[in-house]
Formats: sequence, structure tokens, C-alpha cells
Amino acid sequence: MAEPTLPKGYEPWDVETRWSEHWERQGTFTPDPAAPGEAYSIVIPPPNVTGALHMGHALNITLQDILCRFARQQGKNVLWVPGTDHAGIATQNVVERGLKTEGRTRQDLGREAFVERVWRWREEYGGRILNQIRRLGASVDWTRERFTLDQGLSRAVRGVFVRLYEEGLIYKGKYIINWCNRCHTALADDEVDHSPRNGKLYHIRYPLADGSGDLVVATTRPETMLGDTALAVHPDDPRYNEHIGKKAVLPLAGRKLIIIGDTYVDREFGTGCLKVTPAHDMNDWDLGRKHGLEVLQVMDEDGNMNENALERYQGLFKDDCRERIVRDLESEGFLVKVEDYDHSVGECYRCKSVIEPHVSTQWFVSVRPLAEKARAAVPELTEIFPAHWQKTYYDWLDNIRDWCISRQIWWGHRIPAWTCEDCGELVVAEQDPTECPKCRGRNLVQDEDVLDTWFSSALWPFSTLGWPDRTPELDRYYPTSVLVTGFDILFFWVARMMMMGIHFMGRPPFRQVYIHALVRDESGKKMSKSTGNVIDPVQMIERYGTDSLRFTLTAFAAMGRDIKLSEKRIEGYRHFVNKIWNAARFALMNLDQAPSAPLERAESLADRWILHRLEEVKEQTADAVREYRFNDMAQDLYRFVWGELCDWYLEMAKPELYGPDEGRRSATRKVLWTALSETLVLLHPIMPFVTQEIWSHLPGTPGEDIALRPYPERRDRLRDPEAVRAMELFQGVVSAARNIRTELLIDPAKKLDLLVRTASLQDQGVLEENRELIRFLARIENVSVGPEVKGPRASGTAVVQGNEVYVPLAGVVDFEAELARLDRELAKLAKDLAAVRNKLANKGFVHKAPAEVVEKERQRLADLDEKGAKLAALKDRLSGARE
RNA sequence: GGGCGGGUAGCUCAGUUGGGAGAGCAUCGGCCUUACAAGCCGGGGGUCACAGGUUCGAGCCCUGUUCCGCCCA
Repeated sequence: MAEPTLPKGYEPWDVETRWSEHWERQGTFTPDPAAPGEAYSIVIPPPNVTGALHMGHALNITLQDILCRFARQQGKNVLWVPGTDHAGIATQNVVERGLKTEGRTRQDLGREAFVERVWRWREEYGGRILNQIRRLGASVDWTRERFTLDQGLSRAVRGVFVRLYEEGLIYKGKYIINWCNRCHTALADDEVDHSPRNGKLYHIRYPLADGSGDLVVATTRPETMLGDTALAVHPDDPRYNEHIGKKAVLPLAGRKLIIIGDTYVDREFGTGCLKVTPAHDMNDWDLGRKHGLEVLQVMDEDGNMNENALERYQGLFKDDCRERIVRDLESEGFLVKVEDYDHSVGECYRCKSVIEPHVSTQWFVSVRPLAEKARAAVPELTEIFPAHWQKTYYDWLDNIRDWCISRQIWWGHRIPAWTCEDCGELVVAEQDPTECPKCRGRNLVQDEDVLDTWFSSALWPFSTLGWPDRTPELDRYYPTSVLVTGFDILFFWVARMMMMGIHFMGRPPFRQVYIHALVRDESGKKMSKSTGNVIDPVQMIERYGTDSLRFTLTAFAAMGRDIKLSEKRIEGYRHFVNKIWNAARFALMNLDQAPSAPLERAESLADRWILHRLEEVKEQTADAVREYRFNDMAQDLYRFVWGELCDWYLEMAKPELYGPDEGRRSATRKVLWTALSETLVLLHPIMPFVTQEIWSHLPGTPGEDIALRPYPERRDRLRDPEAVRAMELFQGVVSAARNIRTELLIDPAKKLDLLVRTASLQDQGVLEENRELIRFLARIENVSVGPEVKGPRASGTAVVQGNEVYVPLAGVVDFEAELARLDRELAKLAKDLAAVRNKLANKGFVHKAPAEVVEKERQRLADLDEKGAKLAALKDRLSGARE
């Protein structure tokens, strides 16, 4: 497969599919639980089967893939489990919409046929998002793909339900829950979104029953007054507390309402007097239970007023009823005033319609005992990164209410509970029962409801590994190493997995949780279809390649900060991918076979320096991944590859590679091969495709898979701080010469000379040894170096680490321009100098600051002083030469 | 109302126990120098939101103010 040269530009398209298929075919990412190596495992946050890949997924998958690929490089036994979530309400909605275009409803089909249809839909479209995940290069084990509604997971769900029921942690009861009139189902508290709306605050007068006056209450929902069963005031409120225990009259209806006292009432809000509607408000429900109030439901499941409402309002939709009631209150003199009032309204997180508190019979998980353990596990057993999410996690668990898990839909895990028609016995069992265990009757009817989707996803970390069976996977890979997810599902999912994992496995499901950012558009707005600001990752992959997209997301994945993404950024990082490609192309042109020279033979400055830097970058990169500092990882690599490897090392290698000295040539080849191959391995977790493609062309790696390549070994003996110092001097001199040329507008093609009056024997040695490189990189004709060297008065000049640099300019240059340039330099210097002098003049600083800090400042002062003096002298010489 | 995060160059953001303000992109000037014009070389650009405080010293720590975003009620 190896070819001598690469195409001129990187073309990701065929490369990506080729390697994706290769990896899947080879089973590269299918681990053997029996194989050695520390286990490293991740379960993917299962995307909805109905979903299409969005940027949030792309970021999430990219980060997990980096962790997994890095872990493999570390020799770990890595399992990354992929899969999808059946997403009850969302999927049912999608299929129902399809039916609607045929003019049918799910009720027309009936339950069985409808569920059948959803399965067919899933067969056809459910793989879409998984294929998109493939395109991202995710190194998941496709042979272990799972679905929250597959057979194994269904068994796990039943097992969990039955055990929790038997333990008394699941119960059935009539309570107030969040109801979506459109989806026609109950929702859990955290499935309700709150968004601000412009509403009104209606002040309504409730006459006292004894005719002694009236109380005014303020409410945003006057239509619910038909279900009022009390008024409430604060017991310490002198305005009202004399009325506690008395009765008031419900306007329009004439019913009598008891007036209760409760410290729950906020005296500051509205009038300080509250109407209590236990059937239609969560807080009123609690208040009602506390005071034993009647629960009067006045709305049905569609949001229409029911038979408990006054006759004239029956059948009206709640919004229309509100209008009518307000009109009637006004005409009958009960409406005191109406104010504008902005408040937040609960919306269904699936369909955005207004959520109605609704009293009905549902199944609940008694979460408090589970929540306590989930709380206690953090941070000792499970660490959350960034740490500040820990507090949010605690707050949620501390304030948790029982979890409503029944949903009045058809797509999902049907609740394994049956009622005996003969004796009324409730049977909860893993296996479908054939007869009532109490009366032996055979008329058992299964509960119509299905379970909340999050109930099955809460089991994901162990159900996907084979639980309730004791599988090798479960033994080997549970608990998983880390969970990577967005904070938006910290409650929905993470906390619930913690609860279930601890309860059923005895240990929390992950050692660490890494919470990553949300991907927003370039102005910081959340991407959404309705705003039309989504950037489609698949489209970006098609335009710029997967690696560009992945690198961009990684580079911006700073902990605890959202990512503002724009297409331009992705385009920008495509340049980086191409840069790597071209660096490799250059290297391969000079590496027809894998070099065999030992690395220790490296003696040129460039070789010593790049090997040293490589050691540092290896360490930095590994540290960054381990600490989830993905942006640092990307940026360190970016700077190293572009700013050091390409800008300096490759350029400095050229003369050696083209030069006549066979020994030096082979040493350079060896270093070049090493630097390239190790850099590719370092980059691979972020950019799997381009690195693999180059790898396949690299001599000395026949047929090898870069994904299986170990992380480059440490070579402490190649650390060479002396090379770094020498390199800084070298770069300083080259840059000074280039700077003089460009700033003075000298033709780039014109050959100039360079003289350096050196400050030390050591510096002289460095520059002399690299004379040819200076000539090459700074486009210099003659280079003179020495302690006694002095350039002509008419020279462009600079001072580099105490060495005086001269570029003779006789006849080439405008003296005024050079003088102006030196003045700018001197001005900058003077500013720094003043700051340092100031600092050292401060007695407090000299006395109290640590000695090494003071010493550092003194050294700095000396350096600046010297440089200033030299520059000033050079400037004087030049002005003297002007005439 | 409670909580959290943020305000650093034109833009997007780094800045890891307080000790010389950085990067990328954009911009300006010059270059087709045989890996790369998706490139190379060089330059300019900041009252670190504001006001106090602690300290020899604050982008960083403390207090307050203000603006933006998010979560919860």
C-alpha cells in the first residue's frame, strides 16, 4: 500500500470510509474480556433512535473517542458500548405524525399494530444516527451494540421493576403529576421545561361568608378557581389572620371555602392571600394534603373543563374558559384589577405545550433511599468534573420528589403489573402470569401504561453488559471508567444511573463523570431547528472532513465553558489537517525506507531540540487527556506541529537531508521518522483518519494499524535543555535578521550579510555550528561570528541575548527607517525597564518577596539594561554614519 | 426569589497553588523560497467589566456594583 509520495492535498472523503470499514471489519475495537490489560470502559449516552446527529453528539462522541483511543495507547483493555434509546414519547410522536398524513391515529390501528409499526419504523430509520456516529470515527465496539428496548434490556427492566416493587420502592397511587394534554401522558418533574411568558395577575374578590367583608386573592390562573377548596393566608399576617377558620364564598359558584393559615403563604406576593386548588397546582396539592382539603378536579385529560366545573363552562378548553371566567367576574363585580405579570410556565420537553398539573393514578419510585446513596457516593466513589457540578447534583438529589415512572403511551416497556378481574389482586411479576396467585382466576389484565424511557436508560451501564446475567463483560467492565455527557441530562440520566447502579450492582456505575459543554452557535445561542442556526455535523464532515470537525470541537472543549461554533472555525482547522498532511508528504519524500540509525546519533541542533520538545509534548498531551483538558491537548499539539515541527524543524532538516554528509543525513532521517511517527500517534486520538492514512504510507509500519500502536515511550535521556537554550539563540538571530529585512522593506531576494558580535564563547560556538542554517533560513550571503566582530556603521542592528547582530545595509537602505525602527525597540525596552526598576526600588518587594523572585527581577534588569545600552550605542553609530 | 457560570486584543477564547498579559482567527505589509498560497516571512493591536480591600506585588484572593448566559423554585 505504501507509495513514495502522497497527493498534494488531503482528500478526506474516500479515506474516511475506507478506514472506518477497515476497523469494523478487523474488529479493531472489539475487546476480549479475557485479554490482559487494565479495563477501561465507557457506555455511550444512547442517542434517541429518532434523532439525527447534532453538534452536541459530535462533541460528546469525539471526547469519548479521544479517551478510548488514548486508553488503548496506554495498553488498556478498552470497551466502548454503543447503542440507542427507544425514546418513548419522541418516537411515538414521530410515528403518529406519519400516521396522521395517512389520516389515521394510533387508536385506529390499535395497540399491537401500532407498536408493530413503530418497530418497523425503527428497523428502517433507527440506524441513521448510528451510521452518523460511524462517520465521526467513533471507536465503539459495534458487535456489542444495544437498544434500550431489545430483549436483554427488557429483561433487565422487568427484573428491576419487580425487585423494587417487592422492596416497597415502587408503588402505585393517585397523586398530582405533570400532564401533557397533547402527548396525553404523565411526565416526570424534570421532563418539564420552564420558560418565561407574559401573563396577567388577576385580583379577585372572595366575599367572606359572614358578610363582614372580603378577601382579595391574586392568581395567574383564574379558570382553576372552579376547583378551589380553600383560601390560605399566613398565620402571622395581621391583615388576615383573624379570618383563619372562617369561610369565604367562591365567586360565580357560591360554594363555601374554608380559610386556612399556613406559613407556606408568601405575604409579599400579590395580596398575600392565596386561593387553594389542590387538583390543579402542585403546591396547592401539598397544602391540601396537609390540611385535609377536598380535591376537586375541574379539567379532563385534554384540558377541557369537566362536569365538576359550573355548567356554563363545561366542555370549554381551559384557555377559553379563562376568558369567559374573567368576563363573568368582571360583570359580576368580583374582578378587582388585572396586572401584567411575567412568570415562568411549564412546558412539555417533547412537544412544548403547556403542562397541566393533573391528579391521576400512576406508578412511582420512592427515590429518597436511593438518592441518599447516590449522593453519598460522590465524590468518594464517583468524581464529577468539573467539580462545580457536584453541588448541582447534590441540590437535585436533596430536593428530589418521588419519580413518576408510568407513561400513558404505547411505545416502551409495558409495566409488568396485572390486575385480577375476579378478586382485584395486583400482581407484579417478571414472567407474565397465567393465573391470579390469590384466587386462581384467569382474568388477568395487564396495566396499560409503559415505563418512563429514563427508567430503562438508568440501567444502561449494567444492562448493556449483560445484567441480570453474570457475564464476563459485567465482571470485567463494571463499573465503567467514565461517563461523558452534557449537563442537560445530569438529572434525567446521570443521577438515576447512579441510583440504580448502586442499588443493583452495589457500586456506582462510573468512577468519573465528565460533564462537557453545550455547543452553541457563533453568537452564543442554543442551536435549534426553529431558530435555524444549527450547524449540521454531517454537512461539516462532508465539506471539511471528520478530522477537521473533531479537532475544532476538541480545541474549544475547555472545561466548564460552552462552545461557540461557526463554520469558519472548522474551515480554519481544516488548514491544520492539511498542514499535517503536507508535513508528512515532505517527510515521506525523504524517507524511502524506515531509517535504522540509532536516535542517539542525533547531534545537530535541530535534531536534539526537536527530540527534546517531543518528550515534553508527549508528557503534556498525556497529562492533558488524563485531566480532561481537551483544549490544552489540542492546542499543545497544534503549536508543536505547526509552530515548531513545521516552521523550524523541517526547514532546518532540509540542508541536512539534501546535504552531502551521509552520516548526518541518516541521523536526520531517523529523527524525522521518529518525530513524524510519534506525532501522528499523539494526534491520532483527535484525528483518527488523517493519521491512519499517513501511517499506512509510512515506511517501517507495514499493515500496522495506528489505532493499535502504543503511546510513544518516554526517553528521558533525550531531554536536552541545552539544546533549547541554543535554539532560542539561533531563532533569535534568524528572526532578528528577517525582521530587519522586512521592516526596512528590503527585497526578499537580495542577499545580505550578517555579523554577530558574540557575548560568550558558548554562543559563538552555537552560531558557528549553525552558520549554514542561518544563511539558509535568513537568506544571508556571508556570516561572521566572533567576540571582536563589528559591523559597519551603516547596519541594521539588533541585540539577541547580549549578542550584537549587524546586517550591513550600505546602499540598500533608508537610514531614517532603521533609526525609527530602533527607536520603537528602545521605547518598548524603556517601558519594561521602568517597570522592573520600580519594582526593585520598592523596599517592601526586596525585603518580603522570595529571594528567587527578587533575583529573577535583578537578572532581568541587568539583561534589559545591557540590551538597552547596546541598542542605544548602535543607534548612535548609525546616526553618525548618516552623513 | 435561590444557585451556578462568565465579562481578558476586532472575534473566539487560554491564563493550572498571586511574581515579566498569551494563542488561534481576523487585520496590515512583503513574498509563487521545489511539503503546503489551505502556504511562507514580518508587523500592529489590551485601563484583564467597574469600585473598593488584602498584599511588597492582583487578570488570579476578599467585598460590593453592573451586564450577559444557564439551572432550580
